[in-house]
Amino acid sequence: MMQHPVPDERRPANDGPKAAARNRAALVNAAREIYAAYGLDAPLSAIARRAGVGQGVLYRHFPDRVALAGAVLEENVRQVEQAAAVDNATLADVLGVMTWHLTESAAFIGLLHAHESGGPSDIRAHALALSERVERGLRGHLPDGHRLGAANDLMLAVAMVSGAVTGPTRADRECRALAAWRLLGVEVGPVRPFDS
Amino acid sequence: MMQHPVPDERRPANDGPKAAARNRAALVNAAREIYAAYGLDAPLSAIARRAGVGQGVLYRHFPDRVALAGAVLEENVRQVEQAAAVDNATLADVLGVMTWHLTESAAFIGLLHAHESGGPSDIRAHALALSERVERGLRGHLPDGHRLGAANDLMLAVAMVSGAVTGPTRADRECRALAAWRLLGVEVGPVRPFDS
Amino acid sequence: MMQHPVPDERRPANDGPKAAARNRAALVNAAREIYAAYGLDAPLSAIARRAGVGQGVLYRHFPDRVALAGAVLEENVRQVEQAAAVDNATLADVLGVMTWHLTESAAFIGLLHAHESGGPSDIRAHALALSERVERGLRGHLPDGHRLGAANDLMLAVAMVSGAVTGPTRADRECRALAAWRLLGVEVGPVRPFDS
Amino acid sequence: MMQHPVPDERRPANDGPKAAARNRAALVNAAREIYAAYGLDAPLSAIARRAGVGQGVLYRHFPDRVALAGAVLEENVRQVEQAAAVDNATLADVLGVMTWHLTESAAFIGLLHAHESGGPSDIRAHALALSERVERGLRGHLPDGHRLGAANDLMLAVAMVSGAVTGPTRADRECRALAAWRLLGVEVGPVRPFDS
DNA sequence: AATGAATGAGGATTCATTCAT
DNA sequence: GATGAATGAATCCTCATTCAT
Repeated sequence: MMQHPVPDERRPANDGPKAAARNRAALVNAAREIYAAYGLDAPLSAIARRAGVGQGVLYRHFPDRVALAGAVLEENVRQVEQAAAVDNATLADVLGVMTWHLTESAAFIGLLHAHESGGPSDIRAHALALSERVERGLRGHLPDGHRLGAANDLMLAVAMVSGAVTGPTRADRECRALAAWRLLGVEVGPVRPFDS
Repeated sequence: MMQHPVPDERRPANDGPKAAARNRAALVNAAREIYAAYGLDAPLSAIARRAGVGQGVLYRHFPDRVALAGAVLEENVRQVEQAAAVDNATLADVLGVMTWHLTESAAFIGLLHAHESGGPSDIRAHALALSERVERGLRGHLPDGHRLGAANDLMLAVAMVSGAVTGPTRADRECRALAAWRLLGVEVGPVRPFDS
Repeated sequence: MMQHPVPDERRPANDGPKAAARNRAALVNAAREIYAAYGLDAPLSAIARRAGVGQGVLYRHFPDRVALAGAVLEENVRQVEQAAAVDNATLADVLGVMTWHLTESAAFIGLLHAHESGGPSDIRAHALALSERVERGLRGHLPDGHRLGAANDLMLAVAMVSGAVTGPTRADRECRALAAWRLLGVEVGPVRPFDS
Repeated sequence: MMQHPVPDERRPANDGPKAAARNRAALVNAAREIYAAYGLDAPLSAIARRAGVGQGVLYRHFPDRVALAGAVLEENVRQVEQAAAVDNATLADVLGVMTWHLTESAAFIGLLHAHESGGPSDIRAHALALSERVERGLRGHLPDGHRLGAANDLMLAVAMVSGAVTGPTRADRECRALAAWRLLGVEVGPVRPFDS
C-alpha cells in the first residue's frame, strides 16, 4: 500500500521567496516597535519573536545590528527625501514631515545623536550617511537669506530640535518639537507623515 | 551552596579604611572617564577596574548604577548651583558654567536626555531631580522680559543645546554649543568650570 | 554595552533540535544527582556542567530554579500517583512506592520539608502543590477506621517518616523508613519504584 | 600650651574584656534570630550587623560557620541536659523541654537533619556530637518496657517529630509536634524552656 | 580588642551568534 | 528558506574572609 505523503506538521510551511519579503518587512516593523518600547539596545531575540520568525531569519536579512537599525530608519529617511522631492514643497513642508518622524520614532532621534554615542564606529558611519541624506533633502529648500542659511546651521538646528523631543506620548513630543522650532524662529508646516 | 574563597595565598594590599575616601573618589573619576568613552551603559566592572579597586568596593560605595551615576553628576550640578549662588552672577555667567559642564561630561548631557531613555524609572526619577536643581539655579537669574522667560522655555532651550553638543573633542562640542545658543539668540558668558 | 562573543573559532558541536529532548532529560538527571550530593541549593552551573550542556540550555528548558526542581520531582510524584491509580492497590502498596522515592531522592524528602525552608515563597508554593498531589494519591486508599484516618494525620505521618529518612546509602534510608512506619503502627508494602 | 588628650570620637570605645563576653552573647543571639528568619545560610555579615559589632569580632569569637552554629545550639542542648539532670524528672518532662526547643529554633531542627545535608563533614560531625548529648539526656529516663525502648527507636522518634515540626508560627509547630508524639503513642510533659 | 573597608572568587542570568534539521 | 536549540562569553551582584587602623 502506498503511503500518502502528508505534510510534516512539525515543520512550518515554507512559502518560498514570497515569504522572504514578508518576513523582512515584519522584522523591520517589529524592530521599530521594540526600539520604541525598549530602546536601541533591545535584544534581537525580542525583535525576532515579535516578528513571528526565527532568529536565523533575522540574521539572514540583516547581518548585524547596524543593518537592522539602518533598515528601520530607511523608511523615515526616505519619506523626508520624498517630501523634499515634491514640486512646490517649501522648507516648512519638509520640516513638517521631518518633525513628524522625529516625534514618531525614537530610533530616528537616536540617529541624530549617534555621534555622541560610544558605539562602534560602523554604526556612527551608517548614522552619518543617513543623516546626510536628510540634510540634502532639507538644504535644497533653504530660501536665500533664511535664518538657518549659514553652512552648518541647518543641521545644527535639527540636532537642537531633536534634543528637545522627549516625552512619553507622541503628542507630547510634537508639542515640544514645535516649541523648539518656535524658539529658533523657524516656521514649520503641518506635522505629518509624507504621503498622507 | 557556600562560597569557598581560596584561603589566603598572596592577598593584595589592603590599605585599610584610610583608602575609603580615596577609593570613592577614584571610582567617581573612573566612572566619569568610562561614561565619556562608552556611555552610561558601560559595565560596572570596567569602572572598578579603571579605578583600581575590586568590584565589591564599587558596590559598597554605590549600591546601584543610579547611585554611581548620581555621584558622577553631583559635581557638575553642584558647580552650576554654586555659579548661580554668586552675588552678581548674570544668567550669561551661569549658562557659561553650565555649558562648560555640558561640553565636558557626556554623562551630563545624558542627564538631559534621560527622559527618553528606555531605562528603569528610578534612573529617570533621579535624572529628573538633578535636572530640576539645574533649572532652579538658572531660573533665578532670568531677567524680566528675557527671550526664555516663558514657563518651560528655559529648560527646553537647555535640552536643545544639549542636543547640539556632539563631537569628538571638547573644543568641538563647545563650538557647537555656542553656535546653538547663538541660534537661540541667547548670550552666554565665558565657558568654564565654576571656580576658575 | 553590547556583548562581543568571539566570532567563531572552533565552536563545539551543535546537534540541532534533535538534542533538545535529550538535553532536557540529561538536565533532569544531572539535577537529581547533584541535588542528592549537594542539596537543593547546588549551583545551577554544576548541574549544567554535569549534564554536559551550556548554561543557556538550562535556562531555556527551565526558566528558574523552581521549574527545574519541579521537573526533578515530577517523576517521583507521578509514580506515586500511578501506584495509587492501580485497581486493587492498597494503602500499603502506595506507601511502599512512596517510601521508595523517599529513600531514593533527597529532593523528594526536601519536598516534604520545603515549608520550613526560608526559601522564596514560589518554591514553597510549588512544593505544596506537588505535596498535595501525593496526598490525594494516598488519601484515596485510606480504609475506614485506619490509624491515620483523621484529617491531617496522613501527611503528618509522611512528614514524620521523611524526618527519619537519613543515612548515607539507600539501604540505610529504607531501613530507617521502615522502622519509622513500624513505630507508627502502619503497614507498608514492598518498597520499590512503580512499574517494577 | 599643653594639649588635652581628647578621646578620639572616631574610634568606638574599647571596653576591654568586659565587652568581649557581651559581644559573644550578642552574636549568638543575633545568629539565633537571623537563622530563624533566613535559615542557616544567612550571610554572616547580617549576623554581625544585627549583633551591632564588626565582622572581625565575629571571626574572633567563631573561626567558622560551624563554630557559630554550634554555639547557637549549645544553649538548646544544654537546657535539655539540665532538664534531664533534674532529680525526679520523667521522660515526659525531658521530652517537653526538648519539644520546646524543637519548636523554637529552626537551627535545632536542622541539627536533627544535619546528616542528610550535603554540607561539609565537619558540620555533620559537630551536629552528631550535639545530637548525642541530647540522646544521653533522654535515654537516662527511659522506663523499662517503654514503647521506644529498643536501641535506636528513641532518636528515630525524635527525628520523626522533627520532621513534623513545620509551620510559620511557634504555636503551629508546637501543635504539630504534639500531634506527632501522639501518633507515636508517647506522652509528653509541658512544652516549655528549662528553667521557667 | 574592635571596626569596617577591601578583595575577589563564585554563582545567576542574559544575549549575540551559529548551525543541524 | 526557516526554525529554534545550543553555546558560552560577559555582566551583575553577593559574600566569606582578611587586615590596616
